[in-house]
Amino acid sequence: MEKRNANGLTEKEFLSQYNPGDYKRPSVTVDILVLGMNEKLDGLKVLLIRRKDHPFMDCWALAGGFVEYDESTYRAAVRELYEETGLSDIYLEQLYTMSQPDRDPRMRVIDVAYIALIPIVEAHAGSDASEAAWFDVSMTDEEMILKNETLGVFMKYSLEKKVFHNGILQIENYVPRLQSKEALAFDHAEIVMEGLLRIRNKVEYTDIAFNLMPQEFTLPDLQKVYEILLGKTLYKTNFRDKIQDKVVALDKKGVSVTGGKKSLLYRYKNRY
Amino acid sequence: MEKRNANGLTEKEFLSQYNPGDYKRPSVTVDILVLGMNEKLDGLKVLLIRRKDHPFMDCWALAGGFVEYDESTYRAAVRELYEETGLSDIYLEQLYTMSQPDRDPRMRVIDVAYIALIPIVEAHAGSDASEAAWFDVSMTDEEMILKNETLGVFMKYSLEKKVFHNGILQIENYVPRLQSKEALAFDHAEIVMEGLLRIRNKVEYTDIAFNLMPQEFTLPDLQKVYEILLGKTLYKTNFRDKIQDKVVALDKKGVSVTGGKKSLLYRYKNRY
DNA sequence: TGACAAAGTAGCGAAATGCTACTAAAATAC
DNA sequence: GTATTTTAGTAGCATTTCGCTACTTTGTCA
Repeated sequence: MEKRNANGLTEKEFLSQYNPGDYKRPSVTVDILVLGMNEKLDGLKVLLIRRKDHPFMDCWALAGGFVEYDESTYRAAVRELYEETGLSDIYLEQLYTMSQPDRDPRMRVIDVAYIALIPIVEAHAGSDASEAAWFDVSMTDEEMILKNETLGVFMKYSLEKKVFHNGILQIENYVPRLQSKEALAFDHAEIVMEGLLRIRNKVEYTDIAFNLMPQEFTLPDLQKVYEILLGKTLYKTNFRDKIQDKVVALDKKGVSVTGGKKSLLYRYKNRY
Repeated sequence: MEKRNANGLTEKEFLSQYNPGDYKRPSVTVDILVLGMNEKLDGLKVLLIRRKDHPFMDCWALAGGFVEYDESTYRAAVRELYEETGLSDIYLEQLYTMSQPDRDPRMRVIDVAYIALIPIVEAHAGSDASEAAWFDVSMTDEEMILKNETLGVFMKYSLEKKVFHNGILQIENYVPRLQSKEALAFDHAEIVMEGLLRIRNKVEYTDIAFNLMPQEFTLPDLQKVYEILLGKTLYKTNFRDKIQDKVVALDKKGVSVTGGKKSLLYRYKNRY
């Protein structure tokens, strides 16, 4: 009583005869936007890899690579992240799939972008590899800047507001437009921009920010991280009220950096 | 003064010699989750297409198809939506990329899922094609149900809460598990679930809900749509206060359906 | 020990939200 | 016609959240 299709085939027969065809298929890659707080907790950093070959030779790019035929894009992202930066067991979430046909001059490539967050304490992992480096990244409504003062690299994009029509609504979108001599490879500036918008948005309704904190942290430090991600200052009292059911106090205190009372250490409740 | 790579090639030389290789590439498809409100404005509907061949023959599936070699996935989604349902010029946004290697028994397929919203007034477009039909869809914390009483089709998934570790955080995710005899094709139940979560979330901080409304609408109707998307009742006064700067009143009134005062018609401010 | 710096708490006005109750206008019943 | 029912729309107040200032506490440094 098996179902037969219009050609009279059962599913088993259909699958055994199925020919995928030899038309041209896109290649599939993953890229990972790795973000962490800087040492002073007053800004975000992004991990970039220097390209050693054409195209975009010598340009800085996100970590990434090709997806194997039998692995999910998530698995590929985990693998590439480890291979290129040594990082593992960090927060990783799918961000956006880039598919402009001309995004890679070599061939048609579909790129699934991921976003990774890394705790402050590990913020220097992977940075000793000569081809990887951490860049300060900041974004306002008008521009996005990536820089590494040690390397003397400065990249600047203005964010052009574009109003387009998607269905019946006017949608405002931002498109990064290069303003500096140096540039990110491919469409990676768009990915960085989208990633920063995503994380800024998710801070408001998830606990994603804790992925940027070490195991034990102080509330003033946590507040700084929230302030950077949200792009505005918060009030101590209100912040502590809102956060208190997400954290548990430890009975130790942190260190005083520039003199002043030592703050209590906390850890995230839903850490595993 | 052109840059040369390790093999002494300029970019132009490199690209002209570049061989993409003949290793196996995944196929790339798009699927579109088309959502609209039902007539009574007390629930969402999803547009499904009946599959006419293996695999998942006779199962209901999202609209979708293969991405051409030289089109973006967005373009492919627009094209497939029009080809399969006749719908065009509606809200369309990228949702998630599905990439489990075994998601299609025929071959490796990477699927970029999109979500489309359609105004009430057009809610029956495409439904006359015999292989397409609108299904009532509802989702609670525990289950997701899709049904079409005219066709006598009933699909039910329990939403199993899964706690997994992504980096340092415990993340709670829901996975749909089939409870009924009939089922959606492929991993489309996951896409529907993700889409409903996405839209529920976006209602809170965007004007996405207006894509589900006709040009002219009443505030009580708009409130019903918000209530369905958010899954909770709202207070008239507060709702009107919050919405009033997004809409402009027209000087006509709508029709009274079951007796009672006629309500004023409005339209969305940022409509084009 | 005193000056300074940061941690942490108290408290209050303003704004947003939860909630009840009313009046106004339309359809329906008689 | 008038009464009844139904929905639209407004008033108003209690509760909670948020914006903001000021204070006390505890540490470092000179």
